[in-house]
Amino acid sequence: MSTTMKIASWNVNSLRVRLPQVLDWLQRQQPDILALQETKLPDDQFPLEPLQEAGYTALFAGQKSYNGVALLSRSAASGATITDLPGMDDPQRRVLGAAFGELYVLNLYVPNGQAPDSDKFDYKLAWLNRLNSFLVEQLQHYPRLIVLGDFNIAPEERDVHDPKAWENSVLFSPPERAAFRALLDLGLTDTFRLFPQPQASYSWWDYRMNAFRRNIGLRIDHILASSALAPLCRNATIDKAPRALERPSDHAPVAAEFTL
DNA sequence: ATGGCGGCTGAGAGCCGA
Repeated sequence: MSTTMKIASWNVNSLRVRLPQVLDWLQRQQPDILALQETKLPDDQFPLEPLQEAGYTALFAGQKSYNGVALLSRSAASGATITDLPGMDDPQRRVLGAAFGELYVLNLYVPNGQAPDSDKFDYKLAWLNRLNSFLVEQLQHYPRLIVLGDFNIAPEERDVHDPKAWENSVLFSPPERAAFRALLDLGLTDTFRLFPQPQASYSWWDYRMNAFRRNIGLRIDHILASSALAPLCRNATIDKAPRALERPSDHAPVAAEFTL
């Protein structure tokens, strides 16, 4: 007997501001798991009750003002929760992993990197290197692994509205793209590219310059599946609708369905 | 496209994101 699991990711850019949109999206889309990034809330302010009333439980690793990740799920995680990359003593809350039965879900808010000549860029690459080492181990323990979230990397030219203009910019620079490819080389698959997709599909649009209306965007939010899971993926989508709402996040939710 | 938006804090204007 097989079951379908719908797994989604959304950088909400403040869960305090976006909670009504998240509740509405959960009701409409009925994901089994929704990974959130940039909740920007300390844990004692996490809105657990309204999410529970909507039929979801939650794990969360937050901090004041910046970063913060959460995993909303219909069924509670079965354990093995982590909130840091091993060996990384980092106060920034960017990682939340948990097992859901045979499935392991790792929710990431990868550092932005600011600019290729900045210290933050070095931190981003070091972070991705740590992540890579961790995933080598994690794939051995959990063959059914999902790695999803805001990667802050557009992997390919077709993921960027104007690749020439962006070629050496943060989010699309060669070292970042190489770090992303190195994750795929571990045996992970970008589920979005398993299926035919509309031209110029993006998951983020700048708030400025009417970027969304003009579809000036980047695809930087991803759902990666291990080699055991990728063949079970049935579809992968970006839902642009919430980006068109009043007071939107600058990111759209992304989702993938698996038949397990 | 990069000043141009929108979140945060703390009560101003500045930092940060992507």
